[in-house]
Amino acid sequence: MSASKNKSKSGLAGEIGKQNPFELPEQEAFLNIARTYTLLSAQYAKLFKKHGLSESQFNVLRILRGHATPVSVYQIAKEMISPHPDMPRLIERMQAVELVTKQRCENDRRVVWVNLTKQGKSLLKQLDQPLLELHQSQLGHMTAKQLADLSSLLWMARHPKG
Amino acid sequence: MSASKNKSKSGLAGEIGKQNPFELPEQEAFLNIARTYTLLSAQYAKLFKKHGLSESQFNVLRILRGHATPVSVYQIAKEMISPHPDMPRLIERMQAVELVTKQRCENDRRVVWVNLTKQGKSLLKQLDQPLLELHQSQLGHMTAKQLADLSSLLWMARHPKG
DNA sequence: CGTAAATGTCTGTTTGAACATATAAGTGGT
DNA sequence: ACCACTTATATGTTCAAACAGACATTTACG
Repeated sequence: MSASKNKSKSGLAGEIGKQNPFELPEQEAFLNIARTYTLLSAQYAKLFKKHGLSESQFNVLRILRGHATPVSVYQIAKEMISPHPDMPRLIERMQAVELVTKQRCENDRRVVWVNLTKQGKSLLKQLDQPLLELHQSQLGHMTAKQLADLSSLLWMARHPKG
Repeated sequence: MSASKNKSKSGLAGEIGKQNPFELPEQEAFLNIARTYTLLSAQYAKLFKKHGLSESQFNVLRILRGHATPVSVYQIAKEMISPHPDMPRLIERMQAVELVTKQRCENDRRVVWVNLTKQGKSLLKQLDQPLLELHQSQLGHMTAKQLADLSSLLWMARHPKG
């Protein structure tokens, strides 16, 4: 869809059929974030789903690989890009399909360590290339400076204090 | 959370506990979009919830107000910022709490027109001020140019063809 | 006209999200 | 040692998301 072809309304306003102009640039920016996230993440979800994963589940696998050592359920929850409200059962489902294993910590029996299984690692490996390609197909048309600016502005957006 | 205080890892990588640097600037940009959306939208969800609405439901109300005339279920679905896979039941729930009414189109009996009720309009009105304040509290620290750049880069991000 | 395709909405079913609350284990103060 | 307090995971329950498919209606075409 192109902005100029949409009922003569420009930009996002036309894209989502908004009749009135935006009241605030803050609102426009937020809706742009929401819209962009929605469109891009849908493609990831589709890719993950082909491999039987949800976005959250992939995120867990990614976190586990990043650590090499086992990670507690609690720590995984903290590192999620989008917080998941029910980590125990998410991990449980992943254990049921043998992507991860769980084991109680002996020193602190409240803690449950989560480990990647061989299948988990192999699934991640299978996803590496398609993910790279998807990243590039989605945003590869932007220059390095544009991507850097975008990341920097988004960082700024969620860190009011500086 | 501040970047510099997070285990000496910089930026988003530290924020989500990512151990290794990003493979691609495209990946970093996407994760920034996801992270920012997650944080900002959670606050909207919270506000909406205080008034018994989900984000999708608010979106429906917003769309209806934007049109003044009744809007078909199909048209609403098309204008959602984030597509909802089950519009009929979403509308149904909103009808049950009397935020909207439905009526069959006489000319084309496949179509169902959705209307805002008085309660729907009044709820929207109640939300206007808090929403404005939330927009500003979230992104009000950014300059007009930064917001414009951000919106423009996000537009570019989801429109590869130009 | 009659039949096939497209359109717009609805329904059935399964699963996960969401939230509140519980349990259980560790911590620190007295 | 006891108490309240925090931390980490688990559980119960409710409701919405997701998907597939059905249904009714309109349109297109021969």
